[in-house]
Amino acid sequence: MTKKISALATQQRERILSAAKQCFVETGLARTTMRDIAGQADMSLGNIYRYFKNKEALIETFIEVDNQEVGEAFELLDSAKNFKVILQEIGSEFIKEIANKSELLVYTDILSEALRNEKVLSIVTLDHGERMLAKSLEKAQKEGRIQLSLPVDTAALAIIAFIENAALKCIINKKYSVRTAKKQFKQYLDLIAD
Amino acid sequence: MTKKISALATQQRERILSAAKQCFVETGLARTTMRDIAGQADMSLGNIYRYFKNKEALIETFIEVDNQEVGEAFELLDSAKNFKVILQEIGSEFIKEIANKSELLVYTDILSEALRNEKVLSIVTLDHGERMLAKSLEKAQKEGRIQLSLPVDTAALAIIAFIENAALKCIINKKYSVRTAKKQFKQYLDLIAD
Amino acid sequence: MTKKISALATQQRERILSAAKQCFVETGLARTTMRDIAGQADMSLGNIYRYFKNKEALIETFIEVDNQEVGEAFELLDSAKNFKVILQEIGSEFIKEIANKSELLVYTDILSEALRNEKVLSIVTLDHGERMLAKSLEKAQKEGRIQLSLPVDTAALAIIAFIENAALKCIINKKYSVRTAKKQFKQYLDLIAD
Amino acid sequence: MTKKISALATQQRERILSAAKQCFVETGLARTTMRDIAGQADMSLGNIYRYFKNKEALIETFIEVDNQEVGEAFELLDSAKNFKVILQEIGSEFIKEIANKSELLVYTDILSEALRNEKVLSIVTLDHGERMLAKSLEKAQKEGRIQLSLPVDTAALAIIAFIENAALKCIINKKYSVRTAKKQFKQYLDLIAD
DNA sequence: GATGAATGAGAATTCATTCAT
DNA sequence: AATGAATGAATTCTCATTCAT
Repeated sequence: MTKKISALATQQRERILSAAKQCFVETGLARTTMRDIAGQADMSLGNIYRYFKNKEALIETFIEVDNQEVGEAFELLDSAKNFKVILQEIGSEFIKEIANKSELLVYTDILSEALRNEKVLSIVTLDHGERMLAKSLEKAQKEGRIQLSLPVDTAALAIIAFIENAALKCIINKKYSVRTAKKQFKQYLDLIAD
Repeated sequence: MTKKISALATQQRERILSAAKQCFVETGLARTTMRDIAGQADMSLGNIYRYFKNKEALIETFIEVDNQEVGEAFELLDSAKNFKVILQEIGSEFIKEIANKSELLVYTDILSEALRNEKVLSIVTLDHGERMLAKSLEKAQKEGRIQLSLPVDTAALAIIAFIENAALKCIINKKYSVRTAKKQFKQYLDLIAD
Repeated sequence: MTKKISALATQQRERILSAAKQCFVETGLARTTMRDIAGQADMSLGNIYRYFKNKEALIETFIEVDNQEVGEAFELLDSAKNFKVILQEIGSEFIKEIANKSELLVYTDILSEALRNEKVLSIVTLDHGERMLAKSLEKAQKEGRIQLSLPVDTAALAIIAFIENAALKCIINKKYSVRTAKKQFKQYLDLIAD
Repeated sequence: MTKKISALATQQRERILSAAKQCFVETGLARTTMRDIAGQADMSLGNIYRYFKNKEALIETFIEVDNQEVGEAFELLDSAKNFKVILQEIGSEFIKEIANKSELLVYTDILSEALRNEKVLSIVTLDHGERMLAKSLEKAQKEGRIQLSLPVDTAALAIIAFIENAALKCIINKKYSVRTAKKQFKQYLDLIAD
């Protein structure tokens, strides 16, 4: 019975967090109301408080969960034969996805939150992707699947930075297309890795 | 007399905007209240409305003004004899400054606002620094003061991206020091420019 | 269940509108605050906004509802055998009621509002009573229940005008009693109808 | 010197009251701000308080002054040879003028104010016109210049009431023209006076 | 006398949170 | 478990009034 309850609880929490994400993307962390989330989750306002102590707790949990999803793509790299090609594809995919705005919207808010809230900062690993990439790069270099013209850490930072800023530029600057961004990323990668 | 009056007005607006900046750094754009700003500016709440129609107008003006201050540093480059050295110094300076948090804090919020608000997006030039750098790089390359291993645009994007992300990492990751960031930036620059 | 819920909602809306009326009578449309209404309705301020989007919507609804109540008395006339006697009684009743002030107080404010607000003007039918009376007079004249010394429209206008101004005079001029007003109305009616 | 000062004072008070009237017509008594009035009078906000203790006092003075202007037209009647013709013209003129809205707008607000504020009620003579008309009618009847089918008081009330309501109807009901109103007033007058 | 900057007391409105059902 | 009505504190904004210059 306790199991059953906790299964429902888990399911409900997921439902709420998923609804929250949609709201956060649309309205931003700070401006999203509990009513918005309840409406999106198609449940009553009061019921949310059964699963989350308050808005703060909900946001913290959301950030925690959301953070885990990032960086999973990089796992592909570890088994990649043609590392550089895969890396380029992943980067291009990221640029496209981020430029699609919704991911970035929430990321920005989480960052803003984390910068001001130690507790949140300790929960999230904002450089999660970078760390995973660094690991993959190191392994690949050891195994001779790639040659880097920069130390591993610097390279990982450089690559992630380029991807993120190129994507952001796509959103900000209407004259800058995803296509150009991808092309520039290719040039860039050619300089860094071989 | 009109001069005097408008001088006061200008001064008061600056006082308010400066107070606002402090509040925005501490509390974030969205969570800062008009009362906070009034308190910080050491004036009555109502008086703020003499100088700004409403909160939205205040924020827009703030973003506009704040934006103008960015990128001024890059002007040094145009007369630099040893371009690369100056660029490295500017980058290091930026990393240090951004890592000091307050600049980034506000930048993040402005970004968040801009991504959701067309009007704000049209006011700010979020890639202001990048554009200025691109121009300087182009001029320097023509004049033979620098050699780039990437096209000018790509290089500018790459450099700014590295600076910003390195700075962010300083804040986020306590194990990553400003010193390391500066060192990595130097390596990085060596790869891109000669 | 939906029934129950909407029943509560309807009941609450009525409670609020009723409280609003009392406030409007006492303080006037423009000077009544939402807090006043909440207090009078014995509920929290915030709760009013569950039932009315904002003050404007509340006022509009109030005016609409209040308007419907006017003119119902005239329905009696259509089945009246002794039309003139009934008309005289209705008029006397109106004078008494209006002179009781509260009706007139709100009417005046609605008028003021309507004269400056097209939307309100389109909602209310300020000459509702007059129109109903005109219809009744026409019918009664056709059926020979009354003889008018003026065209129907002019008569209806004249009668309503007299009632309203006599009532107003009762309030304004302490030397002018409701009794006198009624007496004068009788004289007046004798001139217009037979 | 005192004289000079008081001359200026009088002039300034008139300027303010005149500005106030325009504001009241446009925005209503309750919604007009002191700043509005200052702007309209083309003087500083603070200066108004030199001439009027506060807003309430200003409004009271305004009402008092405004009231005196009403009813002057009726003075023509006392010397009129063809009383009924002149009366008809005056009525028509009133209908036209009131239907022009601005007079009525302020009158409505004054009425609203008077009904709730004993002090104001004692200041204004809302039935000023009616009283003057009653006097004129009495005199004219004595002198045989007119024959009334109603007692003087009732007639005066009836005539004023008709004029006011007809004018109001012109504003409220777009299908009802000033022309029709005038025509109906003529019919009406024929019934009451000879 | 005149100015208009500044103040402070509300006013409308929103929203996280609680609680009876 | 779930609902959503109700609360009350906080927020933006307005405006009569005061006061230093």
